[in-house]
This record gives sequence, structure tokens and C-alpha cells, in this order.
Amino acid sequence: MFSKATEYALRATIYIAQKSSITNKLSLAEIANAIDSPPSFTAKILQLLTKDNCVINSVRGPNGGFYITDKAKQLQLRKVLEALNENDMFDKCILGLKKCSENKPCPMHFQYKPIKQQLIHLFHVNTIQQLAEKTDHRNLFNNDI
Amino acid sequence: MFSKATEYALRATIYIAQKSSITNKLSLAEIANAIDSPPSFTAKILQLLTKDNCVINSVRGPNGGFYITDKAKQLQLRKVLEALNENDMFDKCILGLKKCSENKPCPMHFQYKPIKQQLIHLFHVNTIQQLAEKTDHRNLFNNDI
DNA sequence: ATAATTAAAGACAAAATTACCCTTAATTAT
DNA sequence: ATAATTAAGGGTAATTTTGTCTTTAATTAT
Ligand code: FES
Ligand code: FES
Repeated sequence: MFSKATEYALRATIYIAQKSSITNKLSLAEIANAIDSPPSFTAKILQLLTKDNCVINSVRGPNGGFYITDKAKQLQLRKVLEALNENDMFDKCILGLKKCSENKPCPMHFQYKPIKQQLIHLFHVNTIQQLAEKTDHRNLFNNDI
Repeated sequence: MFSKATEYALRATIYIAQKSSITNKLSLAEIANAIDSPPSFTAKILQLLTKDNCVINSVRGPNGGFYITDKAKQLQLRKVLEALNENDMFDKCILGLKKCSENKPCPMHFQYKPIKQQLIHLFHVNTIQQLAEKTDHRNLFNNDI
């Protein structure tokens, strides 16, 4: 469905929303370990999310790390997709036509349309905070049994 | 959503179902042109679909090409995903966890679940033929305005 | 039989994605 | 001020996906 980069971005954002605060920043190492992602690659993705402090914030130096503000927690989850440039994901034709349109619909268009809208809705109605509250803090992403 | 390979496979299958018959086989060149895909790459994908004649059939030599039997037209669209090894697409966790399960659901699991089921349903209930009938023959995949 | 045509098969190349490493800059603690 | 810590940034490497090309095999038409 999503690229690895986007998966890591979503997991990292939710994790940071669960565990961080302005007084308790999370290091790259902790985040990457918690969400089971390659640290260096995760660093790049976190940079995208901190660009213009659009989703998360970061501070360098001792006791530095990543955190998210209460305000940013109220952002739609869609903002994460935007930061990864994968926000147009759900505008696309499921069969890969250059343009998904009602005028020249592909054979799957009208059946896919309501599903597509639910996917868009999913990332629109949920705020980062709401997602963060959905699972208990302990073993959020450790389901690798 | 899908890989290029899968997109081409779906488009090619639907196109072949629309235009081919045992007496009117379609050449690689015609198919690739019609569905707007790179010919050589499309050749590889058509090979996957003809493997064990699971979805489409092919004949070499003059007046050879690709076609689909009436029987195969009754196959679920899901068979195309299977041939491309992308059938497990909708079993996966939307956040990329190794396992999508009810026991250890990710924060999006229960909201994503009904959408996932509709996606699965989409590829289960539609036969290749049904999709082929959904659009007129002329400019099926030429929506590149 | 021979030549022409078409897909199959394999090797290869390009591009994109994913991942890693090293240096730099910022911040903090001492 | 100095040293330690941490993210930022740049370059590069590995892997996967996408795309190309050439040869081979099968089939048909002559
Ligand atoms: S045209 Fe294919 S999904 Fe809209
Ligand atoms: S566990 Fe994430 S979608 Fe089911």
C-alpha cells in the first residue's frame, strides 16, 4: 500500500505522539528501535517531518531529540502523507491511468470510488493524537511474533 | 497502490478480455500500445499471466498472440493479483507491521479493516469479463488528455 | 522443407527505493 | 571555554523495480 518511508513516517509520528513531550524528547535510536525501522533511513524521514516543523519538532544536543507539540497533535494524519509527498496516493486511478476522472473512468472507477473516499476520510478525520490514543504505550509496534 | 507490473497486468487482462478471441489473438505490440505500457516489460508480465495458462493463453508464430478463453473470463480479478504475487496486498497491515492481527492491532487496524474488506471484495466479486464489459471498446485506456 | 512471424527466455541496464556512513552544526553540561 | 551529545546534511551503497535487448523456440504460410 504505502512505501516503506511512509510506513516508517506514520509509525514514528504515532510513537512520538504517544511518548514524547517538550520535556521528554526521544532520540533517533529510541524511535527507530521502537518502531522497528533502520535508524539512518528513519533519520531522513524524521527530517522530512521536521521540515518547517510541520509535524514534529527536533532539538540537537544533549537531551535533545524529537517531540511533538500539543498543537501538532491536532493535525490530521494526512499531514504525514503530505510531508512524504504521498498525499496524492488516493487521487490516483487504481489501474494506473494517468488521470482518474468521471469523464473517462477506467473499468474499476465507480466501484473503487467509494473505497477511495473512505481511505481519504480515514486520514482526514483522524488526528495524530487520536491515533496515538488507540493503542497502549507498551508494545505498540512489537507484534513480531 | 499497486506496482507498475500489477497495473499493467490488470489493464492487459481487461483489454485482452475485451478484444481477443481464439480466432483473433492480440500481439504484444498491440496490447502494449493499447494499454500504454512498455512492450518489453509488458512481455514479462504477460508471461506471468500465461504461466500454466492460468489467466490468459498464448500462441507463437504467425497470427499468434495472446487471447483469453470464455472459461478464464469467468475467473475472479483476484487471479491477476495472484499471478503477480501481489495477492497478499490486502492482508497486510497498513502501517507495515509484520503481522496484521486482531490480537495486536496497530492503531489504525479497526478503522482500516472494513476498507480492507471492501478492497478484497472488489477483486473477489468481479470476474475478468465483468470488468471488460464496464467500458466501451474504443478508448478504454486512452485518457491521457 | 524453408522462410517468416510471434512469444518465451535469459541476460542486461536504468531508475527508484531503501539503507548506511561520515562529517557538520547546534545545543547542553561541565 | 571545552567536551560531550544529538540531529542535520551530504554522499554513497545495496536492493528492488522497471525497462531493454538479444537469442531461442514454436508455429504458420509458402
Ligand atoms: S479512472 Fe481508474 S479509478 Fe478512476
Ligand atoms: S495491524 Fe495494522 S492494519 Fe491490522
